[in-house]
Amino acid sequence: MTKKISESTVGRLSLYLRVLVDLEARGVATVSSEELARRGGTTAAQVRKDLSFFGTFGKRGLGYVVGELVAELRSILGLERSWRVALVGAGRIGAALYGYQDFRRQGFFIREVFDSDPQKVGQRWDGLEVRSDRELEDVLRQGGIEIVIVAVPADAAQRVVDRVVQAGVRGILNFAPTQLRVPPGVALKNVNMAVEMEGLSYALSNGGGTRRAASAERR
Amino acid sequence: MTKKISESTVGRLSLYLRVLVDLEARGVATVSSEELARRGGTTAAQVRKDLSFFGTFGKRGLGYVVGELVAELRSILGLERSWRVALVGAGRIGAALYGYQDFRRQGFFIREVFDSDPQKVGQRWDGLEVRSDRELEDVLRQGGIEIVIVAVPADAAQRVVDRVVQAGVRGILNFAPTQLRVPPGVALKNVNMAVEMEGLSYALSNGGGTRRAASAERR
DNA sequence: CTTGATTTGTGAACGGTTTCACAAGGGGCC
DNA sequence: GGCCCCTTGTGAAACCGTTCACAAATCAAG
Repeated sequence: MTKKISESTVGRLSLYLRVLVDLEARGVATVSSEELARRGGTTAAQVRKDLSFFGTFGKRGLGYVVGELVAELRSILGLERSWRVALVGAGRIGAALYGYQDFRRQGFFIREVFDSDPQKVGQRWDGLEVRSDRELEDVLRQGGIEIVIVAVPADAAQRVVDRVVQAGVRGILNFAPTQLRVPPGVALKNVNMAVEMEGLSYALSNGGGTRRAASAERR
Repeated sequence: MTKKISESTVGRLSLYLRVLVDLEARGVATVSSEELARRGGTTAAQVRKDLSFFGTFGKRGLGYVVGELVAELRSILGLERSWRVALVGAGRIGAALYGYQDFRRQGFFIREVFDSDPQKVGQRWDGLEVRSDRELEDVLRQGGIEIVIVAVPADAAQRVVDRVVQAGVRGILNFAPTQLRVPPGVALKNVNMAVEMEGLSYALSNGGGTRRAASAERR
């Protein structure tokens, strides 16, 4: 079953899912790979290939039944259940993520928030108390936290990750602009806004106006 | 000069730059591709190949002179100058980005903030007035804005992008969880936290514990 | 039931990126 | 100055992801 699916394929599945949920809400019954590709920013062949890794969900001559495919993708991505998430770092980025509705909507619930700043510890965020990072390991374990979002400064990030991994967490979403090391078996994703911004700077400085489209996407 | 450099290469250059700046601050004089790779989360061969696209910056037998390479990378990435940036969407994410020091540090200055909510329009953020989105095109043009950060809800994002492109902006960093269309010649980068999160969900649900490391990286 | 119009699923071709491996160059020491 | 060690720069090979192209399947209409 585990054939070795590329990260880009998985990323696109998320994108397709978003499009499909939207279509579903608008009462659309079926989509072709063509249409799904257009809305998802890719090609029809790519859509079909991506899906083909997981099964055969379409109906030839018709396309995909929206509701069915939504269910399939949810299942593939592990979104049928909810996930227990903790946020480490209660700064501006942490606060923004805490309020980010899209996480909740897909079943990611932030159950704990940590910070090392005594000023922040004890604050209440929608009734959830910001805890001291000293309690980190204990609370992660007791709370059965499965995913941790790291939103601390770059120079503190590796320490946080080490402790979090130590506490048994195996999924980490990192917002600190630094490259982290995790042991095998731990999934790590980086969101590095500075890198993206510099990619824009590069595109505008170089190829910017010349020749082909410098239009990039995804990340 | 414009050979067609892959986005992954450019992304890694940003990462190298970060590592190098850090080394520089610590007074390190030279680095080998080996060391740079380790800290940047890649391989020595990759580092050398990436750099080789742009010139030959190393000294055989020695490595790279940190200060020199920093300067080269800054130049390649277009970071020797500063960039005029506007933020559209003054919600939680917008606020977090506005305060994000790393942007400023690399020369990205947020000069304008827009929102469509009358409650927000007129607010002052560090002395900068939040403007109505009705003024969008005019202010972007008059302010010579080169890059726009889109931090509005998904269903408003495409409209914002269309207007912003219309106003001559050619670099867009999108935080809305939706796939946007831009004409050729406009650089677009997406930061989609929900997609990353779902990637974690996938990794944990499937390969999670079995077999090889499910440890992913970069984005 | 047959025909025609669609649209999927997929092996094969292609293209691009990463890894490998090694010759070439540079620094430092004796 | 000569020798040795180290590390780069880079063609070639390996690998991986994307695109192509078409046979197979389904639906609708007559």
